[in-house]
Amino acid sequence: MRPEHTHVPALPPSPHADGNCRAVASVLARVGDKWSVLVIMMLIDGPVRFNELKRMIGGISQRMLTLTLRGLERDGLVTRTIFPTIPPRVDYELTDLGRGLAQPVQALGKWAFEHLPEIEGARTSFDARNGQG
Amino acid sequence: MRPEHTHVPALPPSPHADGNCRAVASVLARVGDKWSVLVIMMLIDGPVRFNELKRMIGGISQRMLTLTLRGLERDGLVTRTIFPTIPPRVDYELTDLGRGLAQPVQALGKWAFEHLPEIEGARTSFDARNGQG
DNA sequence: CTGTATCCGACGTGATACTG
DNA sequence: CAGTATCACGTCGGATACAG
Repeated sequence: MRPEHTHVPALPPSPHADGNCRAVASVLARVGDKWSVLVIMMLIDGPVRFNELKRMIGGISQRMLTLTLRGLERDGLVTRTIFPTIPPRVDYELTDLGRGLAQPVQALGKWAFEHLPEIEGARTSFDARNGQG
Repeated sequence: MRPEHTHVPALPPSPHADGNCRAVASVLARVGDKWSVLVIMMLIDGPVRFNELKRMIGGISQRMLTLTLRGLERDGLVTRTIFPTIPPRVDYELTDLGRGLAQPVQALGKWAFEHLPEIEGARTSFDARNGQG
């Protein structure tokens, strides 16, 4: 038995980046979510319906779209507006917070787009080097 | 050789891009990687050794650090310099590409940090609403 | 010190079927 | 049309042991 191992209460006493780092990481995780960014991008132009969104993204399952939208809504990035009509209609729209997030995300996306050749080249080169031995 | 492949058959006339979206998504995925961003941040000041990195991050396993660094190296974001000494020493350093990426990432991190209260507030509010009813 | 290989649990993801 | 519930699968991630 290792009593010392079972009890892990202490977190590293980092001076600056301790709790904040974690919290920021959670936001970064949202951005890194396979679908979140796509959804945000699709909502930039204005409110979009559920299936419309699903159609625009293409390749996302109903489940994942629902979960993604839930997460986004939870973080206060999108709003969900229900129209109690028949058939039911639900609009998703970016909040101010969401639009604010979209900006740095777009900057990142722009960077990614511009440097795609370099990255893909680096990958090819690396794979070749690795593959050859 | 496949001449067909070199010619990029049909790109959609969409202004949002379609095939590019995928590629960009892969870069976003890197950013969303739990550890990649942290590693990049740690390397901004200059080259860092393996265990030093592991220590700075704190909470990352040896395996994950290795894999993360591999991925970063593959994408041409960091370089790996081996000093054939005893004991062996390996320095990891950001490339120009990596430093370039660090910029928008930092912008995103800054945004995240500044809007943490709002996001956490939204989460609490959402959870309360969801929990109660 | 710097990695690699292996086992194993946790979680994300998708397909399907069902409800309002 | 919008959303939930369930199951099955693959990958991610950590702990450990081992190697150069």
